[in-house]
Amino acid sequence: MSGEGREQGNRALLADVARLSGVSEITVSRVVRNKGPIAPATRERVLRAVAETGYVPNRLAGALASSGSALVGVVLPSVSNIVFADVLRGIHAALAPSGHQPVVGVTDYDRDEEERVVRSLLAWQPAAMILAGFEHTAATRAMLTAGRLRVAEIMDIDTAPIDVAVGLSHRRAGRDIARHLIGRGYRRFAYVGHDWDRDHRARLRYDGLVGTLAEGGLALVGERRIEGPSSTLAGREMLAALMASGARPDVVVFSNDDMAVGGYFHCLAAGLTPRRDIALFGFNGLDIAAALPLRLSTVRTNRMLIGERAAAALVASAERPDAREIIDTGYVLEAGETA
Amino acid sequence: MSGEGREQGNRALLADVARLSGVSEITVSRVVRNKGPIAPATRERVLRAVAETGYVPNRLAGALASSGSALVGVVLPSVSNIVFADVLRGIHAALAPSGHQPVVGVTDYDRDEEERVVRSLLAWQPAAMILAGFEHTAATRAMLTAGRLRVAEIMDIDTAPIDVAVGLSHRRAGRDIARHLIGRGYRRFAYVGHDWDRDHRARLRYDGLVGTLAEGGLALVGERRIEGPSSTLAGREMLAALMASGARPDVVVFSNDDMAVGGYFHCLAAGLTPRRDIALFGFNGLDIAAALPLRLSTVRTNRMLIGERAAAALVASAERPDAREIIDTGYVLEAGETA
DNA sequence: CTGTTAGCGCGTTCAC
DNA sequence: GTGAACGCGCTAACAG
Repeated sequence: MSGEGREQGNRALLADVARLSGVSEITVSRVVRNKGPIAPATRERVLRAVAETGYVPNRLAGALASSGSALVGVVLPSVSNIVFADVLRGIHAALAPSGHQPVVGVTDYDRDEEERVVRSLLAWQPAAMILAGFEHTAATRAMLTAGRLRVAEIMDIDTAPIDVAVGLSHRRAGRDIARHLIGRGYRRFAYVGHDWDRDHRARLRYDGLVGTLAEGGLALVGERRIEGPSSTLAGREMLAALMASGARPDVVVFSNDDMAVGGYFHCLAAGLTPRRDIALFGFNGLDIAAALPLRLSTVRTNRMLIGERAAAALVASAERPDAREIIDTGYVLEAGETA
Repeated sequence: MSGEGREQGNRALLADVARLSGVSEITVSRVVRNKGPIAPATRERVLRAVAETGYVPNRLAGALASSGSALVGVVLPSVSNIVFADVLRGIHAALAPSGHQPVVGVTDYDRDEEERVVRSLLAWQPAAMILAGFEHTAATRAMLTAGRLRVAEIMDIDTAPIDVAVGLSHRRAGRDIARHLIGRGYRRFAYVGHDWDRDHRARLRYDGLVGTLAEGGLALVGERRIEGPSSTLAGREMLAALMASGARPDVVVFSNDDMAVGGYFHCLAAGLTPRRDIALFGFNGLDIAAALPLRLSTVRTNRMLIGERAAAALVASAERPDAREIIDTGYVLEAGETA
C-alpha cells in the first residue's frame, strides 16, 4: 500500500525525486530552479519524477540555505482603501514574474504599529521592503537603514527617501489644482478634508493649494476637516456643515474623491447642481468619480503604476545603490464636469 | 571599530545573544519564544542582551527547524474589491495576536491562476490556507486535500467545504430579497448583474431570487448582465440599456451595491426618482450605499467577520478535525429608502 | 531550570 | 555535466 515512495500526506522531498530519477539531489535542485547546465535527457527524467511525486520545493529551506528569501515586505496603512489596494495589485503584478511573494503588513495609520509590523516582517528575511509614506519612528528608520536590504517608500516624492521613492508630488498637484481652478474663473475657494495625521499627503496637497491661492491674492473662504478617515459620508456631512456655516464658496476642493462624492451627494440632497451652483473638485480619479451623473473633476493618480515601479526597482538589483532614486509616476488633471 | 560583537549591517544571531548573556543558544531561544520554564534572573539577562544586539529572530530558520511556519496563505480573487479587502482586514486582525502572518495571493478570478497561486503559497509551508470560494481545479483540490493543513473556504456556505466553510448562504439571501420585495408590493422584477463565471455567489443569489419569484407565480420582466466584473459604470449602463429595451419593471435587483449605485446614478441622470419611479435593491451594504441621498436598500454582509472567524477557526487547532465545520456569519436586510 | 546533540530541507562551494 | 560535503539559523528531543 505505502511503498518506499511518498504517499499523499507526506510531502515529497528533493531526495525522493532524486531517488526516483536516479540522480543526485543537487541535480534535481538545478533542474527545478533552471540553474546551471543540465543534459536535456537528465532534465526530462527529473521533470517526470517531479510530476510523478508532486514535488513542491520547500521555499523556507531554500531561502535559509541561500540566505536570501524571495519575500518582499509590504507595509500599508490600510487595505480597505482602494488606493492602496491598487498599489498592491501593481506590486503583485511586478513581483510575480520573478517569483517573489509579497507579505503584507497593515499599520492602520499608526507609526508604532508600523514599527511592530516592520520588525515582524524583517524576521522573514525579506529581499526588499515597500512602505507607504516617509513618516517612521526612529527605530523603524534604524531597522530599515541598517541592513543592506532594498527599501522603497511610496506614494509621495516630496521627501528624501532611505533608498528609492516612487510616487507623485502631492504639493505640486495641489498647486496645479489651484492654477486650474483659478484659470477657470473660480475665486471663492473652500476646502473639505480629513485627518492630516493619518494622511500626510492630503496635507501636502492642501499646502500646495493654499500656497498658490495666496500667490494669487486669494484665501479660502471656508474650510472643514473631519477628525478621522475620509469617507463618502464624511464628505457629505462636512460639505453640509460648511454650507450651513454661511460660507458661500464658488468651488470646493476636497481632500480626495471619496469626500468629493459625498459632497456631490449633499448637493443632490440639497437640490444644488454641481458646477452651476457650486463646483466640486476631488483627488485620485476613482472609477466611481467617472460614473457620477456629472463626471467628477479630479486628479487621476497612477496607483497601480506606483506599485509596479516600486517593485520593479527593488527587484532590479539586490544591492542598495549609493544614490537615492526618485521615480515620478505623475498624475493627470481630469477637467470633468463638476468644476 | 568593529569588535567581536555584531555591528550594524551584520544581523545579530542567537549565538551572539547567547555569548553576550553567558547562556546557551537554546535558552535564549526559549526566552525569546516565551516557551518553557526560565529563571527570572536568566530571562532578564537574556532580554537585556537581546535589546543590546537588536536581535531579530530568523523566522525562516525557526519555521524550518520546527517544521511549522506561522504563515497563513490567503487566496483572493482580487484585492481592489472592497469586499475582499474587508475580509483581509478581518483575517489580519484575527491572526495578529498569535503571531501568524498572512501571505496573500491574487487569482484575478481565474481558476488556473488559483492553482498556480496555491502551489506557490504551499511552497512556504503555511500552517493554514484561506481561499475565497469553492470552485477549484482538480489539482488545486488535490493539493489542499492531501496535506494535513487546515483549509478554510470562505464567503459562501452553500457548498460542502474541504475542511471549514465560513460565510453566508447566498441562495437564502436571494430568497429573502424576493420575499421582502414581494411583501412590499413589488411585482414587476428586473435583474441587472455581472459575470457569473467570475462571481459564482452572484449566481446563487440570482437563483434564490428567481426561484422564490417563481413560487409566487412571478417571473423577471427584464434582465441584463454584463460580461465582466461589476462596477458602478456597468450598473449605470446596464440599467440604461434595460430601460431602453422597453421593460417597465417596478423594482430592479442588482447583483451588488456597486452595480446598484450605478443604477442610482442612471436614475439621477434620467430624471427618475428611486422608489417613486423605480425601486432599486443592492447587495453587500457598502459604506457608499448609506451615503447616497436616499439610502440604498441592500443586504449587509459581515465581511470582516468572515475573515476573523475563518482565521480564528484555523488557528484554534493545527489538526484538521474529522468533521467539516460550517460557520454562518449571517447577513442583515437593510430596508433602506430605494425599495 | 538549563544544556547537548542532532537534525529541518535545501543551496553553495568546490571537486571530478 | 554531475556529485559530495558542509552549513544556513534555529528548535525538538532528550539528558542532567
